[in-house]
Amino acid sequence: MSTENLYNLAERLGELLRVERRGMLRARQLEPVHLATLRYLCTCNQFSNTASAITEYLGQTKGTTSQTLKVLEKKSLLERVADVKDRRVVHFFVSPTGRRLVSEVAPSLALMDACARVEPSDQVAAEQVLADLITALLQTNNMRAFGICGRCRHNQRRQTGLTKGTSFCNLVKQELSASDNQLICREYQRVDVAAGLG
Amino acid sequence: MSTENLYNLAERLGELLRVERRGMLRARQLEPVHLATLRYLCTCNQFSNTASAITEYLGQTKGTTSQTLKVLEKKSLLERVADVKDRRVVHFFVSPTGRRLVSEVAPSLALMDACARVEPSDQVAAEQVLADLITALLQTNNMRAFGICGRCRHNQRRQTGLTKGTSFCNLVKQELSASDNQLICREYQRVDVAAGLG
DNA sequence: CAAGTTAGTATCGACTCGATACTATATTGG
DNA sequence: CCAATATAGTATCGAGTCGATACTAACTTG
Repeated sequence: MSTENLYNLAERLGELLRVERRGMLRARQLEPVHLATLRYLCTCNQFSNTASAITEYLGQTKGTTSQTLKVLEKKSLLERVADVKDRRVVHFFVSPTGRRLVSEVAPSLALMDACARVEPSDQVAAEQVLADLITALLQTNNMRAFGICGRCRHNQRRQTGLTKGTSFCNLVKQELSASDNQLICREYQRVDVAAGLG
Repeated sequence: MSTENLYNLAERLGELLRVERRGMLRARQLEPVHLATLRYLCTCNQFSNTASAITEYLGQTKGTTSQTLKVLEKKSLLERVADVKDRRVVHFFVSPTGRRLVSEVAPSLALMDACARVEPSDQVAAEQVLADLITALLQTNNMRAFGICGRCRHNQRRQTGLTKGTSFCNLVKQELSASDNQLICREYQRVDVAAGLG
């Protein structure tokens, strides 16, 4: 009864957010999926800015993502850079124009106000609940979690010395800066996951 | 910072819910908007089951709603009934087939499980936060609230006697049964809204 | 009763999205 | 070392959404 209510509220909120986004984007001749793609590319790390990663994140097919990227590139909202090691791979970077668009469009001011008026304790609870629901959805749909690099079990953080804050990824075998650690990665795995499972 | 997090979580959850719905509906050759329409029609009252009301609820245009209804009717998921008083108006009713579809598709079991595992106090807080965000979105987009009939300021409830539980709507000037009072109405206005504003 | 309003439909174009098929590049097992 | 296979990405097609515009029919108001 009450759990159904939570579900209904989440669905309704999602629908209304989508309506609002559509309205904000219409003047710029863009669709919700375009903004979602740009926002993702603004927050992911250098191993996750490919068509495949976007496909996984948004839960679509490769072809759909390919078309979305074509549109965004034509509008000069992102740039493509070929990978030097693997010539099949293309990395996508949001252009300055694209970043400006994301910052202008993404936060609905009215909603931010409403968020700001929420009691801090309620906010913590709500964020935890939403995060739990997201985790549940990702698991049952066999989707990756795309967590923050610094909290990944592949991430070995340097705790002392001049390189404090930087780290090393044991999966891709590469040095990571302190800012890299804040970005989301398609290879993310929770630290408490039993080793050898993935 | 933290308010942005709440916003991001709500958006992400909305996107993932949409992806999951698409997946569940694909086998039945339906789209998310079809389910949204059916679910609305399953919960609204007899004054709100028209194309105009659906248009307002879903935040679309009349033409879009008209097409959606055409598709649903062709699939025998709803039936149209002409209004006897106003011959411009058509009322849409979900067919038994449609109701079965809604009950089968709507609740994502994995998500319901996750909802059920939420701490009761957190759940109350989360529901309150989601409801607040929905209210904020509706207000800034000049959309109606579509609240529950029994809690509307137009609703005059009978508190005693044989007719206890029934009520009278001062707006449409009509008697309402106890079950009518549980449905959502496009004319809903909060009881604490200053009289004469709407 | 004319003018304006409201309910709903019809049509068109831009776009999403999934399915399928395809190319090009990497990887792997014999 | 190379054939088989896997992976990254693109191209194309069809079904469908969605908004814009224009339209008909019916109701309301001055």
